[in-house]
Amino acid sequence: MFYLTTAIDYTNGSPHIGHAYEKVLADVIARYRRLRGDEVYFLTGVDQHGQKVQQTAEKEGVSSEDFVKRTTLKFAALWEKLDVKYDGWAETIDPRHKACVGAILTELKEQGQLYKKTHSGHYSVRQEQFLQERDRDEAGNFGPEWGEVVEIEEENWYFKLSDHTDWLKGFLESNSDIIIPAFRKAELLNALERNVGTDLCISRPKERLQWGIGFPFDEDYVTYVWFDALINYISFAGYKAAPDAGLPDFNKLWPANSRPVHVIGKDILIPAHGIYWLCMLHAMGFTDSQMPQLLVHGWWNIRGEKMAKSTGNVVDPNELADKFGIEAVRYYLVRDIVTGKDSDFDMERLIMLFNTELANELGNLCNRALNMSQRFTDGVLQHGGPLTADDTALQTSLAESIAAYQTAMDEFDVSKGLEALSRHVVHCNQYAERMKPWELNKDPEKMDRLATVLYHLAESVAHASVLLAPILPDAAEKLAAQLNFPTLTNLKLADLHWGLLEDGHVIEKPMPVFPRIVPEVVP
RNA sequence: CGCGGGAUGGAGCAGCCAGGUAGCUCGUCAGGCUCAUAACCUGAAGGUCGUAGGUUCAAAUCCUACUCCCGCAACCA
Repeated sequence: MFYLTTAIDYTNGSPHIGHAYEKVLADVIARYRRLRGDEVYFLTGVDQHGQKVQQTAEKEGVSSEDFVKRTTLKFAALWEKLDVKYDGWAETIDPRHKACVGAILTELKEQGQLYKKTHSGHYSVRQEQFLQERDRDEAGNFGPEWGEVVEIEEENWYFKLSDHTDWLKGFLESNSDIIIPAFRKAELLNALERNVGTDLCISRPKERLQWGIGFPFDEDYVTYVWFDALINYISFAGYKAAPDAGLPDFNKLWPANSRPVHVIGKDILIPAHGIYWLCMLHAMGFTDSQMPQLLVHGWWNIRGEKMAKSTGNVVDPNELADKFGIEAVRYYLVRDIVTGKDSDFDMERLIMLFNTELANELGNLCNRALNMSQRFTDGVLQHGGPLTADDTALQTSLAESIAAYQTAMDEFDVSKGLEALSRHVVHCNQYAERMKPWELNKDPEKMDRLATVLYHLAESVAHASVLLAPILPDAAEKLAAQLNFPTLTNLKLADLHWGLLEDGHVIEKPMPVFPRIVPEVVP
């Protein structure tokens, strides 16, 4: 079982292109792993608790619960629109999740992993956290970034993070595949050094914050939002769940010696996932070989700048999908960024990549290949005569493309996988140009040769649509339909071999699958 | 000495971890083709891989120093 999760989005605003990227990336990975033949469980969802939600709801004059339900719908609707197909949906207000958080807190307390302590110091209301000396600026003050800072003395529950940091350090150092890409590990280890000896405050007094999961053994407190949110990865996987809870079997999803993959953004690696979460799992008794992999993706910047609501340069994925279609959006989001790195969002590149690689190269190849078969041989595909060096070279190119695609996709490098596919498409267009089937068609003696060439093109189209399916499932379906091969999209990678299309197979009439985007004329 | 990322033909990027003909897309110029979505194909011009050193038979790639850009508050992937 391949268990894949994304970060759960904070329901304090509307989804932007960054949210969409993460979910599309995860969706592509999930679909690819299914193509590879793996059994996959894909979990995503929303993070609904915490002070910021409470404040925004108050500002809008609605209850936290109503506010959160409304915002959640926006996210769910977007995933539906973008064809992000998940198996499990996590909402942290779900009673089953709350029960799981409660059970974990109780167990950790029994194991002596939690303690109550009075802390007095400076507290940032906006950040929901106590500030430390290192948070002061050069002048010795707490800067405006912390918002209102008050001096308070408060008793709270703490998790003994410090019990686990030595283990974590050693674990990270001896396991190079936990943090992807690897360069993020250095930063994490540095942060870990700075965190040594610090425990994690995991409660908030109800007098300050009500919108959270109540402490099971101390009714004056609710759970710190991160402690609550991170647990979604196991609570919705059925951890400590009742058999009739309608949740998956945890032992099947996350058995010993298996590494689920958490897809997260670079901003929440440190400290939340890289430190808190791994230490929490360790405290709960998860073994080293059970620790998840963290696939840390980069950010979409806008003209070199960080996307931010405050500067107004937020890209709305809904508008984008309405304007250019979901194929263009999905394709762009995984094509124009190297997984792990940042990239610049550029509408012109979105249009250009769609038009060039999908409309002109792949789409046009499919269309011309099938159209020739339709016109020259009445849509009947025949294996034809003996193979030439050009034919075998084409078959080799396909085999190489599939291999390169698989290697790249196994490493979550979707852009590279698509490049591999693109290479074969280009090879096919070159092949068509050299073989000139439209010339062969004029010579009755060359019908056999014509059949061979057309078969090679159609067979390539069939393979291409299988490889494309994880990224653009809808387009792959359309291509399969035009090939009159509806079961094509059920094939696994291992099923791929030369000769998917049988001798005498009859195809349907082709229709352009990727109509060119005509950019608006700017006056 | 706070931490990390980046600097590669006009633009945007890959390559760097595991040194060995500098690659991709767009753009530009010239040509070809007509099956196809004004699509496709061929060829050409264009880079001393931020700077200066070092290691090596060999450096975009490893090491050192430096310069410039961007993150490391908030909203937030």
